[in-house]
Amino acid sequence: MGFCAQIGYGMIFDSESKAVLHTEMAKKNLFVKRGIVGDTSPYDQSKRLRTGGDYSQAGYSSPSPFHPPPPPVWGPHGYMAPPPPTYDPYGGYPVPPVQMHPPPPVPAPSSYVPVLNTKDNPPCNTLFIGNLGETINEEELRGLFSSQPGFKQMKILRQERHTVCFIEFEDVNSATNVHHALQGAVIPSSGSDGFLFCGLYDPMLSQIDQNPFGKRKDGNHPGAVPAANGAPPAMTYQ
DNA sequence: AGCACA
Repeated sequence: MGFCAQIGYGMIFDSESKAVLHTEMAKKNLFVKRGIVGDTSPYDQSKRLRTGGDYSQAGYSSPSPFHPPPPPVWGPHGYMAPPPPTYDPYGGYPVPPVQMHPPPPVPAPSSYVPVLNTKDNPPCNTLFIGNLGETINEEELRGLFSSQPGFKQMKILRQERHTVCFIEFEDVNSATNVHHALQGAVIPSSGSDGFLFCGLYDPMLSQIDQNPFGKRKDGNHPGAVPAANGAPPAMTYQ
């Protein structure tokens, strides 16, 4: 007995900051499976439309007028492989080369969004969520984001030092809106023991609001995205 | 500040 040990260095007091959500546009898109469709090559889906426009039409192949027949394949011991059926639609006579006009300039897609360039990352439909405490409850996080408009898929990544999360949305627009809406949201299971709300409305927001994407010189004019497509005001708490 | 899966 003699002395009493006193505990109390940094145990609980700053746990609140752990619960504040930090969202960012991810650097890469989240790979998403296209359900179980009878698709020929599922891997091609990784090159699906980007919001910047699709330039894939440049990948044409011009049919050459002459197709030299493949040389006969001889095996080492006189074995001859069965000749492939050589049907050449252009065989014999020359075919005038097809007039290929270069692809016209692609107009700005209708879903164009004036995304503020966060850092130097290109626009991306995936959000990166940082600042998750290790106690984060995946279900809670999913519940928070899956109700957002345009939500598609989510993946949590637990690492030694920090837990992060990736969330894919239908398009860059949705991702941007959610980025806006849930920046600074508080997740109870992420650390703070007694806290409350999921959404965008709080005193905290006053400091976040002035600086939604990290860097902004003049905080005078309102945000660049007027939320034109009627995004619901996130969640109501209580 | 911390950014992965195919």
